[in-house]
Amino acid sequence: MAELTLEDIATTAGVSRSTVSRVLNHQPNVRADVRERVWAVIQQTGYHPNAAARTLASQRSWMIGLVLPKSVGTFFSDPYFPQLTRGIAQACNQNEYTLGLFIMDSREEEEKLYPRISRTGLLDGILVQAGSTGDHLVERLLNSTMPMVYLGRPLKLQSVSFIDVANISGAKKAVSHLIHLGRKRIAHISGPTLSTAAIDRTQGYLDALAEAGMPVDTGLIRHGDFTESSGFECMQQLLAAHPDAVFTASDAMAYGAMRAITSQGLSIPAEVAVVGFDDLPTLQPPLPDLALTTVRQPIHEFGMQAVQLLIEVMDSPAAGPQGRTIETELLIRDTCGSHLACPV
Amino acid sequence: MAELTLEDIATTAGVSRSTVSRVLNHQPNVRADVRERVWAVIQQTGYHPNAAARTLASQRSWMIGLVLPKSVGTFFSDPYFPQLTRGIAQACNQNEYTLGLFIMDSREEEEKLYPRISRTGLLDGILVQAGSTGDHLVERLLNSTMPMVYLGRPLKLQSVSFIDVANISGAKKAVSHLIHLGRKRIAHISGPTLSTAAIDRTQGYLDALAEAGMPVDTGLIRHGDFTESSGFECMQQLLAAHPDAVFTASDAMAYGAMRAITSQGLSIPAEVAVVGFDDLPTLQPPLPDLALTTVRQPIHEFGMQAVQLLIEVMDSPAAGPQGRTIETELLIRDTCGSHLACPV
DNA sequence: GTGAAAGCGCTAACAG
DNA sequence: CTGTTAGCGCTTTCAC
Repeated sequence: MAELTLEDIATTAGVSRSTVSRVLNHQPNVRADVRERVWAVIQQTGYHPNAAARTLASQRSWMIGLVLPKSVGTFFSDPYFPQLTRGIAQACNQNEYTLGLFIMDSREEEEKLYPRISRTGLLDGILVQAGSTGDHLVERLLNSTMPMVYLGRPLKLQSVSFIDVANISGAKKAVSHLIHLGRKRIAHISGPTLSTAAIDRTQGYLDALAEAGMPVDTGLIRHGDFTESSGFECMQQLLAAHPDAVFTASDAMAYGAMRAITSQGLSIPAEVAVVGFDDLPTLQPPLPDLALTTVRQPIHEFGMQAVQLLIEVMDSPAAGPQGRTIETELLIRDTCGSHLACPV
Repeated sequence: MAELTLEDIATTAGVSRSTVSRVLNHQPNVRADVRERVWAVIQQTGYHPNAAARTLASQRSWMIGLVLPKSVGTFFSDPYFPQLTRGIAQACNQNEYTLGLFIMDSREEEEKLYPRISRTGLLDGILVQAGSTGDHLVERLLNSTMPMVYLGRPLKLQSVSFIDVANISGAKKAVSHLIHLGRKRIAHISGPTLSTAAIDRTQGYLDALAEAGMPVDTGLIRHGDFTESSGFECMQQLLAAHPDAVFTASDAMAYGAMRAITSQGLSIPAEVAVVGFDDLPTLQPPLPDLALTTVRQPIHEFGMQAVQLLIEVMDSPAAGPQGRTIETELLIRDTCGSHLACPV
C-alpha cells in the first residue's frame, strides 16, 4: 500500500501541490471553495502529511525532548516524575508537539544519547531535568545551541532559561507556621547535599528561624535522600535532641519521620509536630487518621508551564534566557497541630 | 550558525557525499584510510547527520512510540508504568531507537493524537498499552498498518503481536501455594472487570481451586481497582465471610487488605494469610516487619522484551503476529505463613 | 489566489 | 572501492 503524498491529493483535487500545502497549513491565500474541495479530498482519503518531509523542508520538527540525566536516580521510585511527565505530555498535546523521552541509566547511555539529542532535525528544543549538580551531560547540553529549559534552579543563573518551584519561600512558610504555633525546637530533615531543591528548602528553614530571631542548632538538622526510610533514620537520630517539631524536605521523609516518632511512643502533633513538602497524592500515609501538613508543589502545572516556557524560548530565541518560578501552597492539616494551638 | 551537512564533510575530507554516507552508516565498501580520514573530519567538526533528511531518504525514523490510551487512567498513580517505561527506554537506547511518548488524558486528545501517531515518517512502530477492553483508539490503531506490539492480552489473539505477563499461571501458583499450606477458605480480591490482567489472575485463582477439588464460593470474591483503598474496602467486606487467606490481584490491594485485617484485630498470617501480585519495590509496606508474599512480574524485563519484539515485527512484517509471554515468580515471604505450616 | 520550480540533507541504486 | 545521479515528500519563494 503506497502511502499517499501531497501530489496525489493535488491531482485528485485538481490543484497544485502548493495549494494543498497551503490548505494543510491553514495559510490564508486560498479561495474558500478550493479550500473546501481540498479538505474534502484529504478527509476522504485519510491523508496525513509525511512528518520527515515536512521537518526537512520547514526546519521544524514539532518535537521536543525530555532529558533525564543519569544523576536523576530516583526517577522511578519517586511519584514526582510520573506527575511531571504527565503535565509535560499534556502541554505537548495541547500545543501539537510530540514528546521524546530520553532516560539515561548510565554514563555510557549519556554518551550515546548526546549526539542523538543534539542532532538537528530531530528536536526543536529540550527540557532538561536538574540532577545532582555538575552533571556531565547537562554541562554539554548547556553549552550547545539547542533551545532548552532547565527544570530546577541552575547553578549560574542568567546563562540558561529555567523554571523552578519556589522552594525557599515554600519552606519558609512551613517553618514560620510552626514557629507561630509556638514550637521552639524545630528539627529539619533535608535532602541530598547536591540537590538544589534540598539546599533551597533548607535555606527557607534557616530564613524562617532567622526572621523569628531563633538560633540555629545544627544538632537539629540531618540530611536524608528524600526516601521514607531515610526520613525514619534521620528522625531516630534527631529524637535524641528532643525536638518539638520537624520540617522535612519531602513527604516521604515526613512519613518516615512519623513512623520513627510514633515508634518511640511520642504523639503527633502534641509532642512532635510534622510538616512535609510535596503533597504527592499517591503516597500512602502511615497513619490513616493523621493527615500530613505539607507544602504543596503543583507538579502537573509545573510541567505544563515548563513546556510553555520552552515554546517561548524556541519562538523567540533572541529574547535571551528566561526564568520562571512556580509558587507553593502551605496545606494545613493535622500533623502541625494547628488545632491544638489555635482554638479560634 | 549554519549547520554542517554531508556536503561540507565530503568537501573538507576530499571525497564524495556517498562515501561520507557510507562511513556514517558503517557500510563495508570503503578503503580503510579513507574511512579514517572521513571519521577524523566528522569528529573534529562535531558533525551530526540531520535526522529528518535521513528519515526521509531511508524511510526509517528509528523512532518508536509508546501509546497510553486514556483508559489507562492509573498511569501515574501506579508505580507499574514508570518501571515499564524505564525498561522500554533502556531497550530503545540499546537499539538506537528514540522513544516518543503519547499519553492521552481524554477522548479529545485521542482524536488529536491519532493522526500524529499514524502519520508516516514519524514512527517506525508503536507499543500500545492495554487499557480497558474496547478502547476506541486501540481499535483504530489495531486496524492501521503501523507495526505494533500490544502490551497485554488482546481480545482476539492472532490478529496482533502482543506481549503479556503469565497472569494465569502466576496467580495459580500463588493460590496453589496457599492451598498446600492448608488454607481452606481462600478469598480473592480481583481488579476491574474490564482488565484482562485482572480477569486472568482470577482465572488462575479459579484454576488452582479446581485443581485441588475445592469449591468456588462467590462470597469470597470481590472486585477492587488495584488501589490500596479498594483493597481495604473489599477486605472489610470479605472478613464477614471468615476467610483464612486472601489472594489479591495487586500488591497495593494486598496492603489495603492487610490494613483491614489488622484493624479487625486479626493476625497475619496466623489467622489470615495474604498473597499479592506485582512485587513493585517502591511501595511502602504497612507493616514494616511483615514482608508480603507475592507474585513477582518482571516489569523492567517486560518493557525491554516488548521493544525487542517490536523490532522483530518491524524488521520482518511478513512473519505475521507474534505472541510472547513473560513468566512470573512466586516470592515466599512472611504473609503467606509458610513458616507456620512448613517447619522443615 | 495559484502554480512552477528550487531546494531541505540525506540514502541508494547505478555506473565505472 | 568511489562518484554520479536520482529521488524521499514537503515548504517556500517567486512569477503570473
